[in-house]
Amino acid sequence: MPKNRREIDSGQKRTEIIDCAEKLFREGGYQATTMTALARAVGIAPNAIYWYFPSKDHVLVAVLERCHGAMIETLAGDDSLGTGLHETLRRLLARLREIKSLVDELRWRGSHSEVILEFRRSYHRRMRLLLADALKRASNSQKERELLGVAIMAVVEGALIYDSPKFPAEEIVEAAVRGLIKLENEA
Amino acid sequence: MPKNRREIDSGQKRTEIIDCAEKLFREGGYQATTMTALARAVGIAPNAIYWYFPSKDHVLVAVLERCHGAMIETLAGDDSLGTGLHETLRRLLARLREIKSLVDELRWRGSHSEVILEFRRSYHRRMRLLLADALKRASNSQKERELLGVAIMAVVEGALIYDSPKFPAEEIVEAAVRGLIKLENEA
DNA sequence: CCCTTTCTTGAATGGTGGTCAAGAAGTACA
DNA sequence: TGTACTTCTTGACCACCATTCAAGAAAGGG
Repeated sequence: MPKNRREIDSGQKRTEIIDCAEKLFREGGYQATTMTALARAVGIAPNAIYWYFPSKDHVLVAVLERCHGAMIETLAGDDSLGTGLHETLRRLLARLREIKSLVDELRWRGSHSEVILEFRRSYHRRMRLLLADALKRASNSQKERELLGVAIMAVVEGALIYDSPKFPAEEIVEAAVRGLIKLENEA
Repeated sequence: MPKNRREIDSGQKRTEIIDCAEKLFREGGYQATTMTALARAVGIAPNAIYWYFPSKDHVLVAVLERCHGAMIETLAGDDSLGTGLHETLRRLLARLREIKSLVDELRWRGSHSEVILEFRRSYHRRMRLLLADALKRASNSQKERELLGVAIMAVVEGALIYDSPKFPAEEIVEAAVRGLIKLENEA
């Protein structure tokens, strides 16, 4: 029984599909990118994708997994306590804005597909961990600190929705989070 | 030239379609509700809907227009200065939660359809007006007050995304907005 | 040489939002 | 009363989508 047709070919093509999908998803969005277009970009037949991924949603999850993975790793790499929460959030926003269309899809598609919902949950978990680190000293009770974390994530997500030249997401988050932290410190 | 087949029939059927659409959209979401299903619920042929609405998006806008219209009216009816910003936001959240799936669709679909985008803009405008009322005395400069308004709306939108039994949107908004206001008062 | 596993494909399926031209049903005017 | 014009309604149809299926090609092990 042969291990593989060409040893690494499988993983390589998978990666290639994810590469193309990320590019197309970013440019035109998830919904607007058809499997046919994706296949054409990769250079294979439309149905060939289904050998590598069970569904279009799974392709999206693979793309998001890579994007978010890299993002979280980068953020965690910076010593967030040293640079401060605001700087961390600023970087997070810049990163998220880059993949805004993917974030939109994730948000919306989560209420329709189980795979995506699953990913979103894990994404939230990882983000909470990341924030917990930056908030270690910012609060007293466990419950309060958790609420603070969720609130910050909500602010980030909302700010991205209302992001505009006049009111950039950074300013919105800055204002809201400053208020939140101040409140915590005084309590 | 006859004014109408049966005088009011046209508007009546239009309303009937909106009624059914609202019900179906709420139950199963926008995307999951097919035009065929909507037509069946109303009791007409699928394509008959296209005589009343140019597209499915327009049906959604009609539904949203009514929901949001009623919502904003109710909120504006209460003397928001008397009851206070927090109470207003609390009511706003309760209302929005009811039509959560529609809000989701609005958010996502806005980046795909011009009609929806248009509605979303007008919705934001109206909300800003509503908030401006409640914030009249909360801030000094025009620019600051506007940022405050956008931030509050962002918090509301984000809180709705992260709404859960453990961390209800009300608590998230409460925390974030309290911080925001405090910051403004001190500046 | 065959056999199994790994890929790849052309053709087809069911379902979608949306279109079109023809018909039914009222109303106005002759 | 008849007929023309507008308002609605419909069945048949289209292009497109994600997805499936069965059959074929490529490559290595025996």
